[in-house]
Amino acid sequence: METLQSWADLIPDEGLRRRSLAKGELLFRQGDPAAAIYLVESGRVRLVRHLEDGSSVALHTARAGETLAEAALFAEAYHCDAVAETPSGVAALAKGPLLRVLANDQAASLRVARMFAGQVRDLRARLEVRNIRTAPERLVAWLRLEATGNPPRVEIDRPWIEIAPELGLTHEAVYRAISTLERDGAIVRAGRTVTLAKARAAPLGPERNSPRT
Amino acid sequence: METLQSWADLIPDEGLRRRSLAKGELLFRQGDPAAAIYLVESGRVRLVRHLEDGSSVALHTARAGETLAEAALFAEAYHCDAVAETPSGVAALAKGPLLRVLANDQAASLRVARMFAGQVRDLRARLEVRNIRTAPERLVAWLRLEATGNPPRVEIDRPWIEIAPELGLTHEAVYRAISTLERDGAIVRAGRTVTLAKARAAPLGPERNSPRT
DNA sequence: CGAAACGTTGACCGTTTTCAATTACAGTGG
DNA sequence: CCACTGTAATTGAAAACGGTCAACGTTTCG
Repeated sequence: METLQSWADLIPDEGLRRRSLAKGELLFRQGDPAAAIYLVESGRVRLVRHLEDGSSVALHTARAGETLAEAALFAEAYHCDAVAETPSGVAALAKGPLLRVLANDQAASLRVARMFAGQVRDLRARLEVRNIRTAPERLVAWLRLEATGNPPRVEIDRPWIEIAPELGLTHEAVYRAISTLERDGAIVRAGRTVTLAKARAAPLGPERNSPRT
Repeated sequence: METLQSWADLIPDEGLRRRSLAKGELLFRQGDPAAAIYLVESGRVRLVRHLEDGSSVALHTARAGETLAEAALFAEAYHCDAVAETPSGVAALAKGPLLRVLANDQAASLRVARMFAGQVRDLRARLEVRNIRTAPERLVAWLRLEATGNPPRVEIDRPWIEIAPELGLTHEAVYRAISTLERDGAIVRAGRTVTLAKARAAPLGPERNSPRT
C-alpha cells in the first residue's frame, strides 16, 4: 500500500509497457506463460481462477495503485485470469528484466522481500479487522489502523463508498456505523478528518468480537 | 501456509531458540528492539498494536505452523505486542543470522521473496472469500480454493470447528451452510471428502456477492 | 468405558443487507 | 452565475441471515 513505488524503482522505463484495457478485456489468461507483473494505474482488475470443471473463484481485485500477479515472478505460467472490471490502465513490468535485477542486486531483492513482508502484515491486519462482527466496532478498528497521532486522527481522502467494500460492509452500513459512533462520542468528525475519542467504559458488555474458538 | 519450512532451512539450529509461553504471556512488546521472528509450533499467539492514546487493535493471530512478525526483519523495533492466547510453543529465528544469510545468499533471499509473494497471494484470496456475504456461497468459494481435480474435491483434514473462524463464521453457521449446499446438490460429502458439483442454474437469481460498487 | 471434542439441529434475536427515496455537493456548460 | 447532472452522503423500513444459546447425538482416544 505504501511500498509500491519500489517496483517502479527496480525497472527503469525500458521494461515498462503501458496498456489500456476496456471493461471486460483480458490482461492475461490462466495458463499463459508468466511474462510480467502489473501495476494498476487506474481502474480495477479482477483475478479469477478457473477450476477444471469450469467453475471459478475470485482471487483478488486490484485497484489503482496496487500491483498484481507478483507471484507470477516465480512461476512458469499465470494461475488465473486477469480481467478489467472497469476501463483500466496498467503498467507491465516484464519478468525477465525484473528477475535479472533481483539476481544481481542484493539490495534490490531484499527490498522486494521487505515490500512483500509489509504487504503480508497489511493483509493480515485487514483480515483481522474482518473478524470483528459489528459494523461500528469494525469501523473503529479500521480507523485505528489508519490513524496517527494523539489523539488518533484519520484523514479520509476518498469516498466512504469506496472504503465500505474494503471493510466488508455496504456503504449504508458504514454510514450508520459512523453516526452510531458519533452519537456515542467514540469519534468526532470535522470535514474529512475523523478523530478517535478515548475508549469509553463498555456500554455494551465486554468483547463481542471474533468467532469464539 | 505451504511455504513455511523455508525459514527453518535458512537457519541451522544455532539461531534457533525455543520457548514456551503460558497463556497471556508476552513474547515481545511493542517498542522492543526487533531481535527475531517466530514460528508458532503450538498454540496461538496474538499480535496487538497499541496506539498512542492507549487503545489497541488486533493485527493478527498466528496459529501453529504459522510464522509471525516477519516484517520485524526489516524494522528496528517491534511495532506490536505478541501475547500467547493459549499455552504456546514458539521457535525464535534470530534476526542477525537470518539477515546475514539473506545478505550473502542470493538464492536464499529470492526464496524468501517467493515465500512472501505466495503468502500475499494466499491472503488476498482469503480476503476475497470474505467479501462473499452468504455463508453457503462463501463456503463454496473456500472449497473451490482448496479443491483439486475434476470434479473438484477437497479432503477435509481438520475439524470444521477450526475451519469456521478462517471463514469468518461460527461453526454452527458452517454446519448449516454444509447442509444447505448438500440439500441443494451443490456438494456431496463422503467421509472427510467434499466433492463440488457443477454449478447449477441460478436457483436464487444471479450473483449476490461482494458489496456492490 | 467414559470424558472430551466434534458434529448437528432448533429457536430466537440482533444486525446487516436490501430496496428505496431524499438531500448535499461538485463540476460543467450555457 | 446558475441550472443541470452525476456521485456521495443520509436515512427509513422490511426482510434475510448469521450469531448466540441450548440441547443432543456421535466419534475419538486414553
